[in-house]
Amino acid sequence: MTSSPRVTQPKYQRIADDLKREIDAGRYRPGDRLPGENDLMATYGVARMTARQALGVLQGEGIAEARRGVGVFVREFRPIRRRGIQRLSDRTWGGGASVWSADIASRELAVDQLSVAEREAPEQIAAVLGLKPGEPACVRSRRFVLDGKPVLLSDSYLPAALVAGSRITDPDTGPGGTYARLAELGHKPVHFQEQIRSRMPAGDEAERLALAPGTPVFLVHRIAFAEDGQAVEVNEMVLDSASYILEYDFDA
Amino acid sequence: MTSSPRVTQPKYQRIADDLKREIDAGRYRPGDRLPGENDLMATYGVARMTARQALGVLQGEGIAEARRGVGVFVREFRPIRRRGIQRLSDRTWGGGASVWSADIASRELAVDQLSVAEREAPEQIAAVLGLKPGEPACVRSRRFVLDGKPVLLSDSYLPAALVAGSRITDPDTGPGGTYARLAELGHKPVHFQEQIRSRMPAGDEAERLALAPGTPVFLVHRIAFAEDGQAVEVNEMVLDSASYILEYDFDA
DNA sequence: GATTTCAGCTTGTCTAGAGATGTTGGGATC
DNA sequence: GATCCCAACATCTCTAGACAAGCTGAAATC
Repeated sequence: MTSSPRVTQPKYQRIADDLKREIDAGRYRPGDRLPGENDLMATYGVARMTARQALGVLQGEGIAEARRGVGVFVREFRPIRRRGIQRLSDRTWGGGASVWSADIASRELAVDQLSVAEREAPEQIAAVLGLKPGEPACVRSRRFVLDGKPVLLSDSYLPAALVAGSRITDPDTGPGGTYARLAELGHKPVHFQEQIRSRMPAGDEAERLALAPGTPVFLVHRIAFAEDGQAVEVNEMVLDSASYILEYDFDA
Repeated sequence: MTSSPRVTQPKYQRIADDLKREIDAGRYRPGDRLPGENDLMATYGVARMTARQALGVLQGEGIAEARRGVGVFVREFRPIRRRGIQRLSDRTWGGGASVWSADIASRELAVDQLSVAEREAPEQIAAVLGLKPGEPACVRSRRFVLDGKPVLLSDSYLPAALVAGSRITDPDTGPGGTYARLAELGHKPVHFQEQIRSRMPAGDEAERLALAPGTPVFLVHRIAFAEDGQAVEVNEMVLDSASYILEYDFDA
């Protein structure tokens, strides 16, 4: 979840991005024919399978559709919701949230804003973490982006005494993320999480997600407990639900 | 939309179906590792890209996820809704509804039950079509399947006098479907359509879709008008909304 | 014992072909 | 004029490689 973006983009991704950009710019309109496999092979000097893969990205996202023997066309109607963010589970906590995408290539949430500080936690959170009055918490605030669009704000509170000197406070928490570091410290976490459908309140968070106040969002409250029952982390998240949905919300 | 199923299935599709079957049967459980590219190459005697394509089908449907350098695994949580049925539009009416799928290979709705008869239409429908009392309508009842699962019932009413002798009454309406035949008869249609979220009423239709009464469904009422304003077709559809969603419902 | 290195495995990207299959439109035929 | 045939072109399937990049665990080193 803290992996840095790939330095070099695959060719097929670059071609797909080019096409998407041109569609967004109105160069190709719904119903228009897109450059086909042969066109892309000639234009970009790539093999057929690579051109195909580029067009496959657009088809997987519902932006384009191919008609055999005819060509590839911009779709008239396309799905608004294209991706789900996989529920945090026991098996995935090592890597945090992972993104399910219709693309063949899997993508990950990337952190694009990070701040780490020690300060007092809000009263309720301090109580959950068993902090004495005035005892500081380590607060990690992160913003996650998917395809350049901010989708998730996360504030993580940990007892400062617990994580002193740990890599947890580094910008890159290392393989396995926060929970793996906690496990190394002898606090292998099991978390409890609840989601609430809500609407974006006005304020700083609305701006950071570039969402108008009132936009539907998910609020996620997560508490991680160590095996001895001690709460070791409180994580509060705000998630844009217009573009992205927590996967298990599909059942609702 | 009336295209017959492929006689020979592509290798990658057969491999993907095999894997899906084994997952459904519990042979591979969520979190389990699936046979990788190399395994499938050896087992089925196919090239790497073919094995990859098979695994890509499962990934595109959200059933499996690949972890680079590790393997391919059955996902813990998967989306319930995997596909959308594209809204019938001016551009697509020639081919009827087409299915958008995350798969690279596009699939189509197939008709698996068909009946054509001349009989009196229900009063409301007869009124819309401008039928005199006792004047018969040509009624085409169809059931559509996607991946073997019935998803859509469609009853189409056309003035019998209008379509007498036309290929419209053939089981296979030919290229372009019903609307192309109407166009040939000089009634190029423009349709109006509304969707209603509802619940499956008990009765024959529930059985034909293998849905328990009360299951959420979409009811679609569609009226096709010729350019002179005369209604030429009334189409009533019931659509399983649990597995499949009309695409423009995404906006809701 | 703790750390580092690395071989071996995995999936990801890409090539340069080949043939199959579906669509379209024009020309030859009736 | 209407129908049939076919060449051209498009996507679809598949092959047999190659190298890149990420992960894991064991061996070597500190």
